[in-house]
Amino acid sequence: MELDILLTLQTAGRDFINPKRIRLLEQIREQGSISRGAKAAGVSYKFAWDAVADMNALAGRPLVSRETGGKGGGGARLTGYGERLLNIYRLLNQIEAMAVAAVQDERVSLDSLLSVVSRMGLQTSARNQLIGRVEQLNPNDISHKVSVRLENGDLIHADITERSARRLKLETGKEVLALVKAPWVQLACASEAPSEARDNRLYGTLVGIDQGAEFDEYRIALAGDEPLCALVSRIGPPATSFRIGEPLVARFAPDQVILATLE
Amino acid sequence: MELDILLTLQTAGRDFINPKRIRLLEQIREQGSISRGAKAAGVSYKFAWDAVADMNALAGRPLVSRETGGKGGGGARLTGYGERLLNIYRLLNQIEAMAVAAVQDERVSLDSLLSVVSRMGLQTSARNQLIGRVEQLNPNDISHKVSVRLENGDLIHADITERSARRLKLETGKEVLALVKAPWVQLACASEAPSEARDNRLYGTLVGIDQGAEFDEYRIALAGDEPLCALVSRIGPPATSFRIGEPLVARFAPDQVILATLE
DNA sequence: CCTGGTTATATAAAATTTTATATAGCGTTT
DNA sequence: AAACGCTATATAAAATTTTATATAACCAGG
Repeated sequence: MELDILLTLQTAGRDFINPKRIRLLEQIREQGSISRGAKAAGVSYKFAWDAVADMNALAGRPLVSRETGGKGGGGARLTGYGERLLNIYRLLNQIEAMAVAAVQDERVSLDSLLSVVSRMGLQTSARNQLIGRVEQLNPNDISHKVSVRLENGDLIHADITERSARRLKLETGKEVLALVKAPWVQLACASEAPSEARDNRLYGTLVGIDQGAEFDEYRIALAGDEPLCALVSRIGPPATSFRIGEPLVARFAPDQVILATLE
Repeated sequence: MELDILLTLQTAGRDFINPKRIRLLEQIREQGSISRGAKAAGVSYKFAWDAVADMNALAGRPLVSRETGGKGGGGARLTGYGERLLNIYRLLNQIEAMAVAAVQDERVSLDSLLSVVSRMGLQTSARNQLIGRVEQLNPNDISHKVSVRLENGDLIHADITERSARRLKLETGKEVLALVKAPWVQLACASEAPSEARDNRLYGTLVGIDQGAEFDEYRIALAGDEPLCALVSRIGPPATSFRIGEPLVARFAPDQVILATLE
């Protein structure tokens, strides 16, 4: 379904800005007067004049400066503040359009605002974005260790500075997004003994390989079909070859995890 | 100014969902019938019935399932799809509220959608977020080298995989956000000779020091007052002491830069 | 088979929003 | 001093939205 977004901003229960007023403001800017702007926007002069007076009053400072008399009888122009509001409105609409697109994606969890925002079009070069909740905080070490319980039940650890933990207002139960760059993810057979006890270890099965010029991309399905992506360099000694369907363990260091959270 | 956000979704020029209809849907869920829901929402029964029929028709599948007759005369309940739409609407409103808050921040550039989105409440443990435009792409190396021109004129480089560059649809002129973790930024006197030619080198002046238990936070003002933050461990050999106002150079490795972009 | 409270539907009335129209005042230009 | 084309303001008319009211149909349960 094609959805158009109409955004209205109210203050004290009265419309401050709505689509119709925005169209009017645009036409006033274009035409240089309220009367011509009203005609161009397809509304009556009274409607236009009332709208302008109302907006100016609600904002406390004018969006439209008006002059009576003079050459051409006077006229009206947008103030810098009026121009700024048009910009803001345009931006808010674009953001809402991204949000609507994100929300129509069946994969996003509607229970999680973070899930929507993280898929709202902000792509990072960090390939893996895992959503979970803070399960434990260890403020004792030099690097603050954060345990994050993913939605599929897996547990991962992130090392961040104590200062960052404070800044993100991390606390048990808070929802976080863990960013892990694909080149930092290493793969091994699931049966292999742990070599680095400190590493995160996520078990899954190989579901796809994409061969590139310099890197091979391995797509792994974790528990609950949570996707994970690893990039393995083809330069240097040839990697162990894995087969589709094979159970694997994906490893990455806690200090390479970036956490993101809302507010 | 306190702004309330009213969101309306239209399709084919007709209202699909608007605040009044949302209030109605909520009350129908609460009350178990259209007539009681209408009363609770403060609208007439005809208005409510028309709205429900209209929404069901526009969506192509029912938001509200209705039954006539039976014990209690029948009733109406939200379908799963109806519940989902309520969730979506709630989320969209929250996102828009974040956007409105971000946009009221005088610091954000209204010319840049990316600037707004990046400040829309998504905090990362990567302390430095620098906005700029791609100036050059070097697709030849193993690691794709991306040159980013910041708004203040500075130039930085990021090493990312060729695959990521494709995924982000990087091209000259595209706006990007560079994430750099504060612990990865190293400081030196501005006069000091470059030790690692590959590193990014940004010149600025020290404007503040925040002493912590394990890390000292140095705040640097780059050209155009662009802020940069470096964390220096207090463990190990004591760092050179810098003075407020002193010109410094901040260095960080290109492969530690994460790029983010929209779409 | 009757009752109750609902859905379903239609029509008229009321309320609200928007337009149409008219007129006064303004200040530069001719 | 007159003309011009606008702002500023008011009032009535028109259009649209919403409510009020009425009535038929529905169907499990007493």
